Amino acid sequence: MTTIKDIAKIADVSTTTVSRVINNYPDVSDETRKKINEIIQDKNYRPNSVARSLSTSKSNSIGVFFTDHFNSGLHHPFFREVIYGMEKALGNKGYDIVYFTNRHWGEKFSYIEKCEDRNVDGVALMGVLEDDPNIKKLRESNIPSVFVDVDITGNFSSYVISNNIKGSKKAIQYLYELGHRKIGMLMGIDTSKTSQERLKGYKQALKSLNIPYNKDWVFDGKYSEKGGYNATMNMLKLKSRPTAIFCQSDGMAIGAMQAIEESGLKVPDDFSIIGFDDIEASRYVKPSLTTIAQNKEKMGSSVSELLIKMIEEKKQNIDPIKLPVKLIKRESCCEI
Amino acid sequence: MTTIKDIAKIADVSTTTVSRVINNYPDVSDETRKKINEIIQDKNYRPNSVARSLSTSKSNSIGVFFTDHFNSGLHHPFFREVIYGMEKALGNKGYDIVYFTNRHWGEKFSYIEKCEDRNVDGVALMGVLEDDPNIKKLRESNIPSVFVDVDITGNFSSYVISNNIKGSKKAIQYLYELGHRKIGMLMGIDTSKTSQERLKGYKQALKSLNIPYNKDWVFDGKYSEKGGYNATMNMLKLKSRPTAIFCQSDGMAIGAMQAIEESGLKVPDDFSIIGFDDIEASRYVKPSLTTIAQNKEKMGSSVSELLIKMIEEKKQNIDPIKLPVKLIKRESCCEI
DNA sequence: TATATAAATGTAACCGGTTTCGCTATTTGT
DNA sequence: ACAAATAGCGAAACCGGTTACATTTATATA
Repeated sequence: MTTIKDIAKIADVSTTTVSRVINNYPDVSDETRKKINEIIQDKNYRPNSVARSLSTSKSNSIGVFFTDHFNSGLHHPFFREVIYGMEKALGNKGYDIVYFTNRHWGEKFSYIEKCEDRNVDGVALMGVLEDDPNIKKLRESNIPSVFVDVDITGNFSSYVISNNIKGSKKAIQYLYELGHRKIGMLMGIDTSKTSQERLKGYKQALKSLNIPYNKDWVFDGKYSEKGGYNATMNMLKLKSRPTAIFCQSDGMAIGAMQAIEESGLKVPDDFSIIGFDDIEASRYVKPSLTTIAQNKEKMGSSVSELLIKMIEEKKQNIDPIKLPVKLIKRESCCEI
Repeated sequence: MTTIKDIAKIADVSTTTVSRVINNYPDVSDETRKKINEIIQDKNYRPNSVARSLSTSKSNSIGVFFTDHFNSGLHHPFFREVIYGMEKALGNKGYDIVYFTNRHWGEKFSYIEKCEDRNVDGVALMGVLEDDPNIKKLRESNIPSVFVDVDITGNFSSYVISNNIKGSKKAIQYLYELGHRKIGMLMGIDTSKTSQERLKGYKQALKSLNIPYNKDWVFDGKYSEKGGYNATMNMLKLKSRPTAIFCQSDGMAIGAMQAIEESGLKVPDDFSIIGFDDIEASRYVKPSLTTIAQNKEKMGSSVSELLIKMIEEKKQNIDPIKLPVKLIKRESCCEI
């Protein structure tokens, strides 16, 4: 492996000068610069990033924490796509992604410790719950961090979120336009920010449409397919049932549809179902799922954008990004 | 940040001794060891892994290359699940995953260079084509590498693959048992190992069942949903058509089902469709897809297993792992 | 008791870069 | 023509660990 010393020796200069050339610093004559660059080319030299990282405390890598609180039963289709967006955006900037594997931080390792260990320049967090005590230290630290789907801010902390309130409103509005007046909802995890916002949007929409809020029609679905299934089974036992169900996630919506079908009823004829997220599977289910789409890839690139701003421009306080959502009409809703 | 020097100073010993304690080396008195450990605890000291990596050339991280030749239209559901399996297995061993972001290696960066850059201890490669010239250097190098779905071996190189031949045979056998004698196939990418093996299994199965091989019924589907759709549309134009189609991937199978449905025909009544992989979506399509399941999570853990053996036991030549596949009967095939 | 042996610890080089600071030689200004 | 400024470069410290080798101290052996 060629090192900076080898290059220096061949060029008959000091490592300092080589370093200057590598990093495009001034104070090197054009002649010397050219010579060194040629040798670098010739020897196919690339600076060792570990050594570099040690002396600069920069690593050109972004950590990803990916906590699986929302055990959806699926393979985290949502976050996977967000990460895909990050990959694309970060790749262009020369950052790689360090995927922290341990699923049980908090006990032995805190977020901060993991970050320091790997020397990541910043970190993206998905699926964290706001009340995670571990988060506190992180947001107080100077490690650039961007949260997905939770509005946590702080020192070098910001977030990317979809407009959940508006998303709920669009869903309800759409169902309303189809003639529905009895609209139930499947909650995700009620301690999560997204769930709360979606609930808020749901309530606001009902209000502005002059529909009374009926808490008997709001069920807990835990953001999982199974949870959606169970919740819907319970809903079906009600004497007075809604005609449409707004599910706070596609996973739950899929579970809901299964429950309905198993009960001998039909979607959308007997129940209109609308989801949230637009995960891959929602295109494939039958009937295909009408849903409020989050722009997941864009979320990923936004995360990258915020992180890079904090890192490269050393900005402590960066405005979060709220992304618009979009109603995708498919087959699971119909007029009443 | 506390360093080893801080600890050494407090304990009034040299950094060497502290290092010995950290790494559980002998030659330290119980007394000293205890004292140092207490200080480490107290100060919550953890060795900086970058520094460590620089001096040991070990990083406790595994690189992942994930080339997107098979642009399936989906978000690589297959490899994502394999990676998930890796995560779980590697997490237990203290390794993190470095996800190489740049999608265009080979031009500016070779696999080897990327690995050296990040000092990864080993690397997993998915979706590579055998004839990728870049691979050659990697397999000649001493970087432990494990390929998924391609039988590439070499110095510190091995692979994990599903039993594709048997998979095809199971598929054909099953269709045969259902009464099918006219069985077409959608190829993936014919230069890929998996495709070739699945083709081989297909031919062998036909032979042993005394069914002549008809190359007019073998179409190119490029491993993508779109490709499967197009191929099937072409197949439907044939005067003499098969009654069942074995698709070398679920993505193509889904495309095939769409084509059939759009043509006013029905699955499985008019055509039995069987896929390969068992991706998430195959459970959700209607009719749900009968398929040959690969144990993706197990593939991931097998990859980890091989890598760790090469890394920690310094074994150059490790037998590859061939995993069994399983027929999953769902709704897309029926008796004829 | 002197000596060989083993146990416990330290010194200093090293991994491969970056960076501060200082030195020399050349320009520039007046 | 001389002081001041600047361009170009290098020596050496540093980042935070590991490790080969040397050294001191304790224990065993003759």
